[in-house]
Amino acid sequence: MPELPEVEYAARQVRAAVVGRTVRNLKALHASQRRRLSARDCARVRGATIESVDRHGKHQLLRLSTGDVVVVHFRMTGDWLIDAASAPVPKFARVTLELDDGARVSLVDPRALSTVQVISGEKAFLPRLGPDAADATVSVDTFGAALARRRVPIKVALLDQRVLAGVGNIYAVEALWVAKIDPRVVASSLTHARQARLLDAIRAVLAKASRSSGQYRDADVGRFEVYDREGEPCSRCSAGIRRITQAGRSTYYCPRCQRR
DNA sequence: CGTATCCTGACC
DNA sequence: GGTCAGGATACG
Repeated sequence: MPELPEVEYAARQVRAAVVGRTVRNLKALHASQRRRLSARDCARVRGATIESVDRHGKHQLLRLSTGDVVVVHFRMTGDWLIDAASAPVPKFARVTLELDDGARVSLVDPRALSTVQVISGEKAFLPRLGPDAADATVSVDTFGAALARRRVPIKVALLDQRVLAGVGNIYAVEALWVAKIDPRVVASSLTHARQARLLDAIRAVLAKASRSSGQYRDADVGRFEVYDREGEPCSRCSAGIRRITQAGRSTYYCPRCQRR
């Protein structure tokens, strides 16, 4: 489950492989991909040069010489696999990008929920995203103002990409633990002090994750404080970690030291 | 505002 | 063989 640090790592990986290269071929191999990435879109990017790769939240943006942008989102299980176009198509490859140097970048995704689309400029979706969660210039006031408008539990608000783009389930849960805030608290009710503590906590958990390899592994789950630790003792106060469902997603928290 | 939907491997 | 997870979005 790639979160922002993993997407940052993936963006660096693909950047090294594609920048300055020309697209020989873009293919959607899976029916679910073809809904957003038509044969026409694929034909349109053929021959274009990839000028840069940016990331905003968990979106990766491949900017082309034509002004078009290939926008990629890994969702749950997407990842890049880079090899030679002459090699067999990798298992679970959903979209492939072949380059003029013979390299092939495959979007591998067992669950096929990833999305790839070609847009002519980013305006089509960027207004829907808040500032990037890793953007250190976001002020407490900006963050707080976004929360003040939401009458949903703070955990649910953190998952809303219009608040901060790139905060996923794991780090939302971890940040609330670090900030000692009960995930069920209504977002708009947070005091300024708690908003500041939470923003710091989000930055801390993302920075910590970025310092590790940046590649998600199952073993990493064991390093989280509360995520996937239902029933285990809180490392701060030893109370049993609880799991609840909020907006259809698992929330883990310490019922003793995360306060309302 | 909440909920169904996509998709398929993993797990019971 | 049925159920579930889960980010984002569409819908009620």
